[in-house]
Amino acid sequence: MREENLTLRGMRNLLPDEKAKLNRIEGEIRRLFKIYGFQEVETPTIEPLELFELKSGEEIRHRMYRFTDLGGREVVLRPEATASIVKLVVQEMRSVPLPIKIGYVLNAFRYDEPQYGRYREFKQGGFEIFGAKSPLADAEILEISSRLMEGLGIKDYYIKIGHEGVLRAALNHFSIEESVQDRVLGLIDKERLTEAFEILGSLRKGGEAINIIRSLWEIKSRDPDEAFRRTGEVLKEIPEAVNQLENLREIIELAKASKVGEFLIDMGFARGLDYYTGMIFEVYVKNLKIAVNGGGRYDKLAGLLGWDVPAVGCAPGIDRLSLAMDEKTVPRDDLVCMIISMVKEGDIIAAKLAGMLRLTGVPTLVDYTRRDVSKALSYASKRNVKYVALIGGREVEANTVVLKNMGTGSQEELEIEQVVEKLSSYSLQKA
RNA sequence: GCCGCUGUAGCGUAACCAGGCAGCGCGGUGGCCUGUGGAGCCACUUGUCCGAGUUCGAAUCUCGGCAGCGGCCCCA
Repeated sequence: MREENLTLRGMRNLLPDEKAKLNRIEGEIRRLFKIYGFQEVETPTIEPLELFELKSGEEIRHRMYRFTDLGGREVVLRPEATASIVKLVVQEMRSVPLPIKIGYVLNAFRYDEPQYGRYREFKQGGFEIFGAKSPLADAEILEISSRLMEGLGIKDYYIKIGHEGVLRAALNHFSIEESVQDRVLGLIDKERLTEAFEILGSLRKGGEAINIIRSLWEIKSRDPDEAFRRTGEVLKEIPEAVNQLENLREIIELAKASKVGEFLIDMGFARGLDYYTGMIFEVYVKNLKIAVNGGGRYDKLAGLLGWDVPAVGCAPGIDRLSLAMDEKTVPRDDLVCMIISMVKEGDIIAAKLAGMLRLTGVPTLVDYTRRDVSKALSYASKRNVKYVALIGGREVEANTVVLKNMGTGSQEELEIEQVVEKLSSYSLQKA
């Protein structure tokens, strides 16, 4: 019988090199949790359908892995993490002092067509701040996003940033109701302006709205001052929109103060998730056309779940960061010692030495095969082992081992305590 | 959902355009060589994604399916 492809479309087996690279990225994310005071949590992979029907956005909603479980419940594999995290905070953390800073590293699932940087199961990290309205919190999320890129050695990135509040304030000004706003912003996000304008055109004050939105959409600039000046011009008749714009200006000013990298201000930028209310952004790597991180402010989402608390956050895509990293692989953890027992009588010494080395924290392999010494050495060499301990008839007699340095080829005969002493400097420190 | 490219042993590849014995590398197994030749040598191992068509003859050309990769759309 021949096995067919037993891996599902869009799913991946992660081999040692790729997995090591992903671990490196997760490690960097967790390091930032500590530095910025985020506490890591985990939520269920499977969630009730309602949780994501609230405010996920049409695009994501119809790409969910969705099924009825054996108890008759309508469930989904989480298509993203934010809704779950908000639920966790709302349901379990009401007595924790604000602001609450939550971090996570989770997988998520979307039934998209697989392509470059897109898989049906993917991993994202996340940083979410609850209970802070200040632009300082928005700026901190940008700062973290920037530090993450630098921490991974990715220099050529920029942050595309816009403000959902500005767009919504403008639409509110023309009394356009929220569900229509969601649809229109969704279309603008997809650059389908004509369709968005058709919808607006059919409304009472639609014509004026179209002019404003079109003007905003045209403002895309790497120079924040220029972008804000032009936007201020466009919005001067709409005080609430001017307030929202001021919020974005402050956020960028604060972010600049903490050395956040290059911005691309895009006033026509909207995101596919309906829950955003303020600043929104995506991080791009030049010459890689896909976003590696995205986020923004969502002050109303928690309220829908029963606790009206403002929030801002971001979700870096771990698989995509891996694609963006210059280093193709990260160095493997080197093994320090391999013990080769050439005769049965040597096995007891091998077991004893291996036990002592491992208790000391020295990464150690035992050769189980009793193959030719030369073949065992070949294996040790390919596995990047630093030292080989050989035990043959003579060593059994003398109660010693021969320790060979694989780098230099030199070797010496030692008692096992001396081997442990010599290799103890390679001990992995306890976590 | 639509479009393009690709599919050869466990893995990586050659032969495909221009139809004619499917070859190589790595790996695995067994063996030879006094216990370090990090080797070498010998033997074995295993394959044209699935299905139809054209042809004396198909890995090769045609059609369909499936899958992988990538593009559109959207996102992480």
